[in-house]
Amino acid sequence: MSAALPTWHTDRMNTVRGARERARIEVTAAIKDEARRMLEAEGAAKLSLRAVARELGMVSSALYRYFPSRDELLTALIIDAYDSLGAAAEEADARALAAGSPPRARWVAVCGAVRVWALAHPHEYALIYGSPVPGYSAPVDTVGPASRVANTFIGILHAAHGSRGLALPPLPDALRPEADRMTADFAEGLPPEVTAALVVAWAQLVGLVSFELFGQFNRVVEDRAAFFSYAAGRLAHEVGLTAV
Amino acid sequence: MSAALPTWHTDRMNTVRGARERARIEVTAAIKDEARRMLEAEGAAKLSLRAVARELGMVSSALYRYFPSRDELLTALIIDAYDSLGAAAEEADARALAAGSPPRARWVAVCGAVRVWALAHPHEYALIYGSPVPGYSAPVDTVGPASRVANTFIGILHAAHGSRGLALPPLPDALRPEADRMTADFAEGLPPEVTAALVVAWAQLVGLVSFELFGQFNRVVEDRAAFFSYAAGRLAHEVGLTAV
DNA sequence: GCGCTGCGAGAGCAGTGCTCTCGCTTGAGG
DNA sequence: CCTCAAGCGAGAGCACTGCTCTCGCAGCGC
Repeated sequence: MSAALPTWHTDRMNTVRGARERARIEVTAAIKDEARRMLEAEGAAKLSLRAVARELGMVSSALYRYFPSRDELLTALIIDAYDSLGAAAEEADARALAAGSPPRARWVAVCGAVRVWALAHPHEYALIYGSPVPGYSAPVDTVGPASRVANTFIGILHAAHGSRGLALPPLPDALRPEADRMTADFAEGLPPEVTAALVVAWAQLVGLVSFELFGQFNRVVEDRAAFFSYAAGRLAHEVGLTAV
Repeated sequence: MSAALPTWHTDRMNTVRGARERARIEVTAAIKDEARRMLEAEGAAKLSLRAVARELGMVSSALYRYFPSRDELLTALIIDAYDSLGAAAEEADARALAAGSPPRARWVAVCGAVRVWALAHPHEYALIYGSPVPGYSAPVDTVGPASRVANTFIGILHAAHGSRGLALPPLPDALRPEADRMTADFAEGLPPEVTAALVVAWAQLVGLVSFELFGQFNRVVEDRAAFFSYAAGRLAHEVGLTAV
């Protein structure tokens, strides 16, 4: 997925050298595609290597030439899911930006995009924000794609901070050093109270989406769209994006 | 678990009639206890009926006399987990109340209790607030225990509302009917804007705890306790519990 | 005391992740 | 051009799972 499309007649670096390697990346992609189809149909628990192999007309052991274990396959799907969600968030922000929306509207738009993506891909969402299914796998490879949504929010807050500032109450003393460190680590240039509020809001947003998706709102919230857009507005307020 | 402890020499209703039924509830409890042990040790994915039976010295098929399927066993564990979490929340609130804490401090105490319980029982927490592991099971039986925490929060807000009122911005028109319905359904007497804010806050709280528990804060938040207490304070503010 | 009912044991089925070995094919180096 | 190692798919097999069915044994109500 992240590999470049085959560009013939380029220099020898980064290009597919032989038919063999080309077949390998094609089969790898086919396995991932079939696995994703089954994931979306039945959920991660019912995703079976043997079923994937069967559907692809190969025997199960052959599949281990491409993914050393079921968990590795799931990890690949997790990374793709992070990327897909991140792309959806970035596109929503780009559309809002192109429409001339102020930061607060961009924030709400991205929140809505996260929710819409989650509703459209419930099992992939569950894979990345539900309970970690494999034994706590996927530490380093996922961190890049995983932060795309957060980075989108950071960009919005940066723009808002530059244009007219963000009004937030001061941090409690106990959180000052932590907020300063977080700011230096991944939100350079933002006021530390904004950084802290952003991390809180990001976790809270996922909580809202998870509740809706995992059935916790059954018999509680009926008009989920209205409820979510209200919640997204309050979230915006919480990170300092005051109404219009 | 919800059955009464054996009270001998009572009237015939609600008491264990013969040694047979007594053995049945004992074995049922033993199965649940062993299953919970394995759940806490390895997680729901690795909980195996055969392993439970093996540990109990019985053969796997015998276990089906007590639980018709693995999912039913998990459902029983889910209900117990809801109850355990609910009890922890209620106890924390009772302690704060006994110490004369104002509503805001009670709110923060209950939030902290939820987090502490989750950190102490990560797999049980994942079972109830992670991705739904069985095929969307457990609809009606769980609703009672599941609402204990929420009811604790409602009680706190009720007290605050009675004593000095809760200041919240007005609801958007789109959410008025929904908020009125929610209030009538499970938060009678609360202002509708408080009800709506409460549901939002409850989902957000779970989002915060889930992020910490499921590793989403790795490489992001270091001082989790300080961060959470800051977030709980903001949550309190969001439901109208102003500082002190 | 008879007979019904609940219970545990055992065998068995279909399925799983994963390993290992065996040939075939491919493609690079001599 | 030919050889030979490496990559690959097929097949068998292991240990395990959830679940079903049958068969006897035991307890209990009549």
